[in-house]
Amino acid sequence: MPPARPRLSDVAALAGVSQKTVSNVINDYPHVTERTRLKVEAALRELNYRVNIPARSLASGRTGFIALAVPSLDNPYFSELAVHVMAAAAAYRWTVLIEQTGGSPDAETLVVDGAMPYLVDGIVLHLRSLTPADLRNRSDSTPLVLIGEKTPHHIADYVAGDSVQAAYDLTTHLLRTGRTRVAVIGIERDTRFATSTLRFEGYRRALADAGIDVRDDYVVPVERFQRENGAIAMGSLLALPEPPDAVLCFNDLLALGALSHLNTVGVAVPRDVALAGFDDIDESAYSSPPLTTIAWDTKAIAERAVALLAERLSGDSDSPPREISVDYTVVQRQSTTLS
Amino acid sequence: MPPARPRLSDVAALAGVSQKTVSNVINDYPHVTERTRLKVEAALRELNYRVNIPARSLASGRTGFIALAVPSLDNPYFSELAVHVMAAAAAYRWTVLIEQTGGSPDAETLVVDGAMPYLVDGIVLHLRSLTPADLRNRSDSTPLVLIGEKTPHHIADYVAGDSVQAAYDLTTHLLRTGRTRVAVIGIERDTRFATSTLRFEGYRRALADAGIDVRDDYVVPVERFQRENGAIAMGSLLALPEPPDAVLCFNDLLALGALSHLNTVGVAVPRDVALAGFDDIDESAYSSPPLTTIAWDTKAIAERAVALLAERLSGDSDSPPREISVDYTVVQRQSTTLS
DNA sequence: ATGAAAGCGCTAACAG
DNA sequence: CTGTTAGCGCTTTCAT
Repeated sequence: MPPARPRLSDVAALAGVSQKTVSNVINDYPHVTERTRLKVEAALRELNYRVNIPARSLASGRTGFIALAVPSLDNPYFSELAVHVMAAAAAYRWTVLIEQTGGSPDAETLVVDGAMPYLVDGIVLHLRSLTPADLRNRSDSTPLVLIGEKTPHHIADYVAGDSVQAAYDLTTHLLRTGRTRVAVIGIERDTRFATSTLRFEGYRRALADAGIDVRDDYVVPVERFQRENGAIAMGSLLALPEPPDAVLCFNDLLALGALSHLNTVGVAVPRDVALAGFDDIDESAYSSPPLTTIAWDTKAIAERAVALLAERLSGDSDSPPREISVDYTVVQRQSTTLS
Repeated sequence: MPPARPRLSDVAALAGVSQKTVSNVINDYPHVTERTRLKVEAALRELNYRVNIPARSLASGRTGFIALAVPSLDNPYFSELAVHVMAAAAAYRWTVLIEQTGGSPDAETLVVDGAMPYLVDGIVLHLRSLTPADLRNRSDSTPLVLIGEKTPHHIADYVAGDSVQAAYDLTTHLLRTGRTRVAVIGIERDTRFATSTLRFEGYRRALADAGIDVRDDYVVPVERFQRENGAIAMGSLLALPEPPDAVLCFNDLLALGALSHLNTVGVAVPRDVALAGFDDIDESAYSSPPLTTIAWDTKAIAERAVALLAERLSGDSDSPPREISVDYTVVQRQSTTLS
């Protein structure tokens, strides 16, 4: 039988003070005598005391947890994002609980309604399928910050980059390198998925500004945003009577899958086909050739999102939703230019 | 002011029963009349009741959380592992808290001593630097399951594959393809790091069995197990008077970095240099060429580890440490064989 | 099969 | 600056 976990009262007894005083010391309450503090700290150390977090949560109404809900943690973009969120949260002494939604409306609804099997002080949600309309009258008042895409009607705080503009820039980059037959991989059938809709819009506009029509056979839908879907989609593009000379993929995993397929069948990148993606995951700098992509300022997204949560938690729950836009850069690598 | 979160007593009042009865329904206590249960469930739904987890934890002594501590979440192997652990934990209705240790002894010590800023029912720790000796007399009795590497003296439950044998098999595979100058990337200066020590041992034995001496200039140390370290190490191997014709990297990220470097400088893989890694991360099937690697049964590791925790939590805290060995396969891809 | 009462370990509000 | 009291919302005995 292991020794029971020491309680505040044990520490208080040992230090010869009241429980409240020990609590004051632990919580850095300013008005404690140096002498008392040292005494208490000695007792704390001697007993190897650790606060009982559930008890503190119950008493204080704060849990010290925030939830980070992303479509899937094994997507490198999201695991890299998670690392940034954890770092940002640490500055506020928050612990991050990672939740996977699969991007499904049902799972995302559970998150915004606070129906997860734990209590959190705030939620950072990378939205995929829920629309602004779905977010009206949510049945929970936990502060919520959306990340992912700029959503049109603002009913919640969000932090995001401009996918339309980024897709426009990236498509324009492809056109400037002399490409004329630019295809796109990553359309989703369900138009609630903002990512593909917005990126397609940027692509469409860039083509329009260059006087080029969107060709239906150059627009390839995918089921998921994974490498294998990119590889399959690339295969169908190559099978076309007139294959594209450039392909814009809606994320890096799709592009990396497409690249793998091109390398396998011996189509030269970028000579025969140029390739670009979104998100600048670590891997994209090490592919052969390295991938041109959109690098969001993911660290900023994480920090601003957590900071927004902190503001809401420190009383500001009534001011209108805040919308924070973050930067991106077009990272030009050898998949589009033989520099 | 949002409506207050309903409490058990609110539900009890609405349903016209006692608090205890509501609690019974929520916790699937068997002896509840059908009629009563339906009444309570209706009230639960009407009020949109959600248990207050900290309160439950305080009263029951169980938190419903387990910690998963890994070196870094942005390493794909660990994020993929995390997904498996979360899935396995869900079967026990546990929520997984992911902790990053950076592989440092200090951080790992905090984990085994339960000094994380939250309370958990159990811990799954992927050990990197702590030795069995460090694990003796830990100051915490939270059930702990180690994963990562088989450790010699067993003082805690663990689930792991056999790195020595895997490295032996992989090196042997390289030798069988006709390679004679096999280098290795991934040695760490600190011998407490079991991964590199064990994998080197397997490499050494395979060479010895083939009558080949380990060449010091073919053993390249790294600071970290990341792509860039692999690329740099590969550069130094190529600069040798007699470069290797095969390189065993101690994880896939190192191998992928090395591959990137080889592709950049125009050394053909596998013709000029064969390359192999460990872990079989998703990415490794899509590199150019795809990477030969060791595929651990990561799903089994996750499931067995969580199951072990469950056993310990259901009373069995005294039986001797359990050691579970999991399978691996040598996945042969084009980085070593032109099939 | 259901209810009443106690208490988990902490913080908050107030008193001194 | 420190102590006292109450109570957070649930589960656990123990009765009935």
